[in-house]
Amino acid sequence: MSKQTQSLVPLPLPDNVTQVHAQLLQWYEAEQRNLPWRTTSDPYAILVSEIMLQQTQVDRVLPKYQQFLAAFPTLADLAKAPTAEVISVWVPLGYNTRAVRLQSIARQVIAEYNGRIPDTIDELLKLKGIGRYTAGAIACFAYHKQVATVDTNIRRVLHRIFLGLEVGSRQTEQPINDAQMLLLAEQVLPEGEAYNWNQALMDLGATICTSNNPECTRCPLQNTCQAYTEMSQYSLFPSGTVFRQLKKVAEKKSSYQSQPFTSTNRYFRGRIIDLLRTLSIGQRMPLAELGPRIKTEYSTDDAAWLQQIVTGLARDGLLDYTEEGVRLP
DNA sequence: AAGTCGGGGCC
DNA sequence: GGCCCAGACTT
Repeated sequence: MSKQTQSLVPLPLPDNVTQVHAQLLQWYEAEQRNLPWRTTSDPYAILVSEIMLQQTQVDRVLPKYQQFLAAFPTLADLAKAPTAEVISVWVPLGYNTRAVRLQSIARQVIAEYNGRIPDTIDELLKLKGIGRYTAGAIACFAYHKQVATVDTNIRRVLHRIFLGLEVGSRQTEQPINDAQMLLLAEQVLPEGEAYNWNQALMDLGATICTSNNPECTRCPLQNTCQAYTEMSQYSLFPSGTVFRQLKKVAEKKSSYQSQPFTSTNRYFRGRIIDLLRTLSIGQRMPLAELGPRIKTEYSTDDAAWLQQIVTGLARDGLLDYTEEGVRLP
C-alpha cells in the first residue's frame, strides 16, 4: 500500500463529537463576530469577501470590502470595469493577482454561467483563483450547501479539538495532510449546521484558539479539547510560551531570510503597482523613468533587472508593457 | 514538494 | 524583527 493511500484511511470518529457540536454552536450563537458578509445573501458579495480573505486578516479586509462593493456593486459592474480600476481599488490588500482573477471570474460567470455564480464545489473549482477552501466556502456561505471546508483556522482548531497538539504530541508526531484533514472535517460536520459550524470554527480560531497565544481559559471546548487534555498531562500550562516552544522543538522555523524584504522582487512589484495607480487613465511610464522612481540609486545596470520584474507583472496580468512604457492594464 | 505572491499588525 | 493571516497557482 502506498503511503498516500494509507494516509487517506479515515481516522476513527471521535466519541466527543456530539458534545463538541453542542458546545461550539452554542458559543457561536452567543459570541459570533458581526461581519458584513454574514448578513448578506448576495453570492457576489460573498465571493468578493472570500477572495479578499485569502491570506488576509478580517480587520484589514473590512474597510476594503465596503469600498470595493461601493465601486463595483454587482458582478456585472465588476465584469465591465477597466482592470486598472479594479487593481487600484485593491491596493493595499496585497497579492494583487487576486484582483485580476476576481474580475476574470466575474467575466467568466457572465459569459459562461449566465451571470450566476456556481453553487457546487466542482463547478467553482473550474474558476481560476478559486481553490478547494474558497469553493467550499462559497457553496456553504452563499448557497447553504452542507459541505466541509478547511482554512488555516479550521485546520488548527479541528486538530487541537480532535487530534491534539499540532506538534510535540506522541499521538500526532507529524501534522496530517490536507486530504486527511478534509476527511476529518467532513466526518465531524454536524447535520444541517454546516454554515454555523464552519463560521464558528473560524471564529474560535481567530479569537480564542489562535496559533501562538490561545486563551484556553476562555474556550467553550476546554473540557472536551484533546490538545488541552495533553497539555494537562504533560503539565504544560496553556500559554503562548508553550506553543512557541513546541513549534521551535519541531524545527518548523523556515530559517533565515537571506535578504531584507525591501530588496525582494515582492517589494518592488508592490512599489510598481502602487506607483502606476497614481497615473492618469491610459498614461504610460517609460522604464527609464520608472526605475529611479521605485529604487534609489537606480542605474542603467538595473535595466535588465527591472525588465524582468515588469515582464513578470505583465505575465500576471497586472500591467500592460510596450516599448512606450508600462501602465495598468 | 517547494517557490512565488503583499502588506499590515502584533509580540 | 519574526510570525501571522477565511490560499492558490506554478514548476
